[in-house]
Amino acid sequence: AQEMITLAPGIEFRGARMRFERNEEIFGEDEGAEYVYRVASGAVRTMRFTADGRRQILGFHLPGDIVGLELGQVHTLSAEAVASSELVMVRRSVLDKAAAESTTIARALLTLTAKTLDQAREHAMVLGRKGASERVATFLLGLADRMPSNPDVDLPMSRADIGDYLGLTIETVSRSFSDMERQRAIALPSSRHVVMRSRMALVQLQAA
Amino acid sequence: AQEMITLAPGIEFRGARMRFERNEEIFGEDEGAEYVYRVASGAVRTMRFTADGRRQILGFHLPGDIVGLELGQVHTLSAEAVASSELVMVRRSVLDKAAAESTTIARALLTLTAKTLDQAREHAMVLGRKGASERVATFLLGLADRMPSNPDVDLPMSRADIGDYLGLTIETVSRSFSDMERQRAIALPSSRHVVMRSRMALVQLQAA
DNA sequence: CGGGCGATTGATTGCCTTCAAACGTGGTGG
DNA sequence: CCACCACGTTTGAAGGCAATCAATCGCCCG
Repeated sequence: AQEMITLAPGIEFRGARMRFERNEEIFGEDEGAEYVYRVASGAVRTMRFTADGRRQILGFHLPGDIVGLELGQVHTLSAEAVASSELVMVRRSVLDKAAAESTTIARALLTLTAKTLDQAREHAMVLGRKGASERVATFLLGLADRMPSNPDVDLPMSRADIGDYLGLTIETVSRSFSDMERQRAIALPSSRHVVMRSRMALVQLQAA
Repeated sequence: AQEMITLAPGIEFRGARMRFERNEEIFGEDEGAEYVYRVASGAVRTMRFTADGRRQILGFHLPGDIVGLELGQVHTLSAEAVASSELVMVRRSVLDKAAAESTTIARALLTLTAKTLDQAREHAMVLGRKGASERVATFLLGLADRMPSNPDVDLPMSRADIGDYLGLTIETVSRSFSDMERQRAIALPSSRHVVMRSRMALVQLQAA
């Protein structure tokens, strides 16, 4: 099925829709970067590994987000489906050609990259300077802002994913959630369903 | 004095040379991003702060590096001179105009931003998944690769700077240095002067 | 020579990890 | 349809690594 992939308001490309199952690899580090993807449904994680196999998740990507945009010929990170997801893919060559011919499109690519850079810096900030519950609170607030269903947040990812994103263990993430529930900042009807009870409390936790 | 600022091989702009003393602010977060800078001599740190004042250094910038390149109208981080430094500054407007008229220049800006993004991701990896001595070893190796004087490295920055870059305290950084010296991976003739005795040992430390 | 700041080293604390066990839930096969 | 199994999550107990607190050292500058 042909679908549209939106790079920026008004800038669209035709692409093929493709389905990826839970934990299926979308592309790997050092693979050729032949396609660029847009998340249509589900959620995607991007990540890198240390030499000895430890995983660092660099970002979660929700519907509307662009994944796999690279400058070089190979991917500098890998991507997997967090849950069953549908992605729309466009050939790199198509994008490159369009960018070479249109200043507007080139500009959109730059804007996208710069936005991603800003996120990566904020992530570094969290990893370098915040304690466990601060990290989790920041994570929840960030996710909620990108979700339509605020203040109800459905987590597409496991505690392990969250841990690998925040530089924490599963257990510490779980404990932080429990603490936040005890403090009435959130409610946890189920482990994947968070209700933001007091955004203020979370904002406070985030900074503390 | 008029000087050249090189964005990429063959892409140069004329700019004014300016001197900044140790710890002097070059620009601040949320300030208007009127200029882009190239480090001519010395060293620069870029950083962000948490709401309660904790500092995270996002990068160190050595001669040849570009600092303060932004897409929006304001800086998203602040920059200070680590040591007395000379910077060449070019007006944003000049760069923007050139980029709008030349695909090559626009492409160079994108390349630069993408390279910075890659570094930020690697940084996140270090902060999220590595222990103290691994972080310090990674830092040293990274710095040495960017220094001309390999295997002798002159650190322009204090232990506090290194700590705020690596998400560690001064004491932990100091202890890591001492450990590495005890293991004969480095020598420390003075606190700011590191001699890489065994690059292999450092590479091992970095991954362990 | 004295002062001050940065670095080192030591002792102790505390937070997060690790190890371990139990719980819950969703999915599958009987 | 229900029982069971597997996996993800939660919770508890113990250990370890880096932070904190504190004192000394060394060096650059005045």
